[in-house]
Amino acid sequence: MSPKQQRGEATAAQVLDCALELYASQGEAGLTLNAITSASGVSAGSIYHHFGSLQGVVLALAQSWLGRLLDELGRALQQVTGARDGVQAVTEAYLRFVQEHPVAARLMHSVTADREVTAHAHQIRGAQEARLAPLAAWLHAHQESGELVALPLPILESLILGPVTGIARRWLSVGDIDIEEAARTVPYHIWRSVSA
Amino acid sequence: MSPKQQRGEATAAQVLDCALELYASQGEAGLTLNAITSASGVSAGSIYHHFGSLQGVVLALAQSWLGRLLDELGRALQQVTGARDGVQAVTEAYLRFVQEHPVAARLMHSVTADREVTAHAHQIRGAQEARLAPLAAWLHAHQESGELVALPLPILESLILGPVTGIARRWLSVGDIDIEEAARTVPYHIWRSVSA
DNA sequence: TGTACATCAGTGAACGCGCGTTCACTGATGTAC
DNA sequence: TGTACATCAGTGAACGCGCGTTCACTGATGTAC
Repeated sequence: MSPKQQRGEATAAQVLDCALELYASQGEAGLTLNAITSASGVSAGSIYHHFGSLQGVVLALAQSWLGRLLDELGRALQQVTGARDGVQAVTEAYLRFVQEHPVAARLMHSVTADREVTAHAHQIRGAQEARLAPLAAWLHAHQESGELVALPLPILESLILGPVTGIARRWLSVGDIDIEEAARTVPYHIWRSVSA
Repeated sequence: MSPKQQRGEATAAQVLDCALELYASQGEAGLTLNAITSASGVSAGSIYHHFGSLQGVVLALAQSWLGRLLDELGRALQQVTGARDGVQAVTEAYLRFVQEHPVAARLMHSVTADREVTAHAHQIRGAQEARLAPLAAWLHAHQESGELVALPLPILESLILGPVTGIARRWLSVGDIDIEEAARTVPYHIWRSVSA
C-alpha cells in the first residue's frame, strides 16, 4: 500500500491533508469518500489504490499524527537527564503538541477510542513500536535506578499520560481549562505521583 | 420525550438494554435502527416516539450509564471522611465500576469522545449537574481546608480522574493491565499528586 | 360503576438518499538492454 | 540515446445496499364527570 512512485506519495499526503481539514470543519461525519474526493481532487479509485478502504484513510491519518506526537515526546526526553526532568518534559511536550495541533489531537483521541480501531490497537502499537520502545526503555531504566516507582509499565504510563490526555480531552470538548496554565503546573504534580 | 405511561418506560428501558447488548457484540457498528428493532421487538416508530432519533438512543444510553457511575462515585465519597480517603475511595470506585461494567464503560469512554456528542458536552454536564455538583463541592471544600492543592477545579479533576480513565481505556483495548492491581495501587499515587 | 374522550404508546410499510466499493480502462513512470 | 515493456498511479461512471426517518394509522391508558 505504500507508494512506490513520487507522485503516489504526494497524492497520499494530499488525501490525508484534506481528510484532516474535513474533520476539522465537519467532524467524523465529514470523513466520507465523496467529501474526500471532492476536497482533494483525487479520484475514488486512486484513494482505494493507496489506502484500500475509507477506514484505511482514517487509520493512516491517525497513525501519521500519532507518529509525530511520539517523535515529539522522544525528542523532549532526549534533551534532559534525570527522571524528574524527563517526566515533566514529556508531559509538557504532550500538552504543547495538543495546543498546537488541536484538530489532529481531537482526531487521535476520538478515533483511538472507536471500537473498530480498538480492534487494531495491537497493530497500531506495532507500527509505532520504533517510537514507543525508547520511551518504554527510558521508564524502565529509571525504575531500575530507583527514581520512579516500581509499578507495572502500563500502569506507570497511565499515571503519567492519563492526566494530560484527560486535560487534552477536556480542553478540546468542554473548554474550561487554561491549557497554558496546565502545561505550567500539571507536569510537577504528575511527577509527584510517580517519583519513588 | 420522557415516557408518561408505565409501559412507555418499560419499552424505553428495553430498547436501551438491547442497544447495550448490540454494542457489546458488534460495537458501534451494531447500533443501527434495524438491529435495535429486531433485537428489542420494538418498532422503529415507537423508538422515534421515545428517543426522537437514533442518536437520541445512543445519547440516552450513555447518559443512563454515566448517571450510574456518578452515583457510585458520590456514594463512595459519602462513606469516608478526609481528603485522602475521599480521593482514594473515588478512584477505586471508578475502577471497580469499569471492572464490573466493561461494556458500558467502553461505550461511555468512546461515545463521549465522538464529535457529535462532544458538541453536546454541555448538555450532558447539564443533565448530570445534580450528580456532578456534590463531587465538585467536595473538591472545593477540601481545597479550602488546605488538604488538596489549590489548582483550578477542572485541572484538579483531570489529575484525579485522568489516570483512572487512562487505565480503564487501556484495560478495555490493549488489555495489558491487571485492573485488580491497579485498583489497589493507583489510588494512593493519585493522592500523592493532589495532596497539598 | 360506567362511559366518553383526550392523550400516549406503538405499528410497520414505504421512501429516498448517500454511502462505500468496484472495475475496465488510460496514462505516467521507471528500468533494462 | 532510444525503445520496449512491466508496473504503478489514477480515472470516474456505475452499482447495489442498507441506512435513518416518516406517517397515516390502530390500540391502550388514564381521567373527568
